Amino acid sequence: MKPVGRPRAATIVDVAQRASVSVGTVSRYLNGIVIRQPKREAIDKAITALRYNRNAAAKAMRTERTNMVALLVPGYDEFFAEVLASLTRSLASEGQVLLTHKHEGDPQTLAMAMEFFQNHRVNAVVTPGVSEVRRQVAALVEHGIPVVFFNNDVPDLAVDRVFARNREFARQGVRHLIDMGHRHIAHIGGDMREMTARERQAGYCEALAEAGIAADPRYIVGGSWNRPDAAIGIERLMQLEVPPTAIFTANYVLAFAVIDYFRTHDITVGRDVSLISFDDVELFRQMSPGITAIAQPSAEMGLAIGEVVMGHVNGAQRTLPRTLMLDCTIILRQSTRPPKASG
Amino acid sequence: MKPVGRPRAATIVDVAQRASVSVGTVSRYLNGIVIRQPKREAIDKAITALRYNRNAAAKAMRTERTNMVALLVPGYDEFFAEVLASLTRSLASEGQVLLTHKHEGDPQTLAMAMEFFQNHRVNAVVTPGVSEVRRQVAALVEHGIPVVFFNNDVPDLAVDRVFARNREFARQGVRHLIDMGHRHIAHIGGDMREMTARERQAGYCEALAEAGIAADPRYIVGGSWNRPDAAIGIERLMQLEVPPTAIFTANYVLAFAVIDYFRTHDITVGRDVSLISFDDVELFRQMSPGITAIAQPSAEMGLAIGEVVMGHVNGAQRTLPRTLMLDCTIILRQSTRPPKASG
DNA sequence: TTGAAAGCGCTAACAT
DNA sequence: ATGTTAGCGCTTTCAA
Repeated sequence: MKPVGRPRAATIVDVAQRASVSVGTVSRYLNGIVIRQPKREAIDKAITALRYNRNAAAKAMRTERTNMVALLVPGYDEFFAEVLASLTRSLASEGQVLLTHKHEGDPQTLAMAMEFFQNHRVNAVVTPGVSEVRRQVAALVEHGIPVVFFNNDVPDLAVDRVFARNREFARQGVRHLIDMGHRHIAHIGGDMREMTARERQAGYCEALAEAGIAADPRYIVGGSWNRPDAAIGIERLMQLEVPPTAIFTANYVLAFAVIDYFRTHDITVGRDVSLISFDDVELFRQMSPGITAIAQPSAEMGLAIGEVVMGHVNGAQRTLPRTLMLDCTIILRQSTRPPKASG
Repeated sequence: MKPVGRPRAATIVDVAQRASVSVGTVSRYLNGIVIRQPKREAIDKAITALRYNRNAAAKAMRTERTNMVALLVPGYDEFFAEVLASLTRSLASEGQVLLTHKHEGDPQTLAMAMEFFQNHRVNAVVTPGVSEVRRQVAALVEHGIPVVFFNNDVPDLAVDRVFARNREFARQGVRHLIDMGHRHIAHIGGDMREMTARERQAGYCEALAEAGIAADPRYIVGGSWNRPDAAIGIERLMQLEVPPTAIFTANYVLAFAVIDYFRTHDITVGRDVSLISFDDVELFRQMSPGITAIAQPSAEMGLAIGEVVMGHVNGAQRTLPRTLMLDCTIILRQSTRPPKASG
């Protein structure tokens, strides 16, 4: 007795036989090449009758191209989720499917995913540039798979790049505080191994310099994207002889550490101490007072990445790496106000 | 002059030639079958020299199996992100890569992704059961691709299921309010087309019934997962002659509508009106008072899904569909307290 | 243990 | 417009 099991999936040959045409004709039909009416219909019928389902692996093997784009992210925070959303849409309209892989910063998982995507010959790999991926990215580039960095950079790689103007808008944000009369402005920075953290801090310094305010090293704390570190930072800031009247945090997580500290120390954001943060998240809108934020152009970023990717997919030519810089938006809320006393 | 362009990627044949062995031997090496020392080393060298990168499409075509698992989600809210994280880890340890696709509830995108994954012969498709996917899921099952529903169900499909005990823990949550002395307990429900919404409401009703409290239909509002609808609901509730002293919301979005209403109407959560919500999110922890929540077992859910999937991948036998029910955890915070006056 | 060779399902010449 | 056919890169018999 022969084992029955799952019947083998119908192939293009089965369809051709059933429709009494050649496999070539079926293939053409599948690829949208015009087929005369009678055969067209016969093929159509055969496909539904056999529940034919085209084998992507076979197609990919022949054509040497897939319609997959890979996205690697450490996690799904609000910013990544938004970029992801607009990128998904943008690619879908071009017939590309975005495959997302979350690696949680684990080099092991990351390496595995990278190899996987390389093996699968995806059309492009999109990822924040972090040093952990350096080697694999180089391998991808060497194999001719375009890579797009966004949000964060690792220099000296032949990849496309899409970033927010971190420095410029950090500068503008701090300038806003200065314009309100603040002179004692502190910065809680992120992980200085990352470009975003460095650029945002640089913007802070530039703004102070422009206004002729001497940068006080004690006013710069932090150095990681972790909340506990920021908590230590804000504590230290507020215990200075002259505590700052305004604070600029390099991202939303750090801002929460500040908010938390203020809540437990009966300090009212905005009234007592001003706060502006990079990133704009739902919570900043929810809170009262609302938190003034430097919103990243997440949707535009997704769109821009999509365009860069499609440029590679369509373009026969190997173009030079491009770098796109996008503008942020400063959203004024009630957490930034003129300082209470003095000037 | 021949166009140079990107050199064709090295294949197994190239490796075999370079190592002076047969392709079969290289293939065996690649698949971890023991090769005698001299050849083993030669192959190893050839691979690195040629930067050989195995072609996944060709492999998949021959073996008729991939090491991909697909996850379809409407979006990356905290709950999905957590499930996703633990599922990714669980699968990675088994050599499977999780491919995530976000469809934002758009049936078009969803259908496209489903077809894509079917074409690519993924080992399994994991998705919340929603009616929009009915047809495609049926197609997958018919083609022998295992499907795992989680979080939400669509009945009458031969798929595996992993859910939280929504009804049971909704009941316990409401019971907690009753035990504190509340008698006027309202429910803001979700989209009743979804099982989660129905079950959570059923749990609410059961708890009242158990305590001999007559269910007042005016105390049940909502009917969608959208915040604006919930805002209308809470408004209506609080304008009743006898407004509720406690509220149970079917998820965190609805809870925020309540919190917002309270804030703008000078009602203090916990002191004036109690609040318990399904789902536990970062914000509930952040707020003061903290919001009492019924936390879903997101990590366990990811693990459980992983096991179910691997059962299919490894198991030669076609097993009967399984349904796993997981326990939630009720996390008491300051938003639930005994009612102010009366009993 | 290894080599030789037959395909997996599909596309893209090349004919007609 | 359609049929015929040669592979794409790989795994896996079958022999040796």
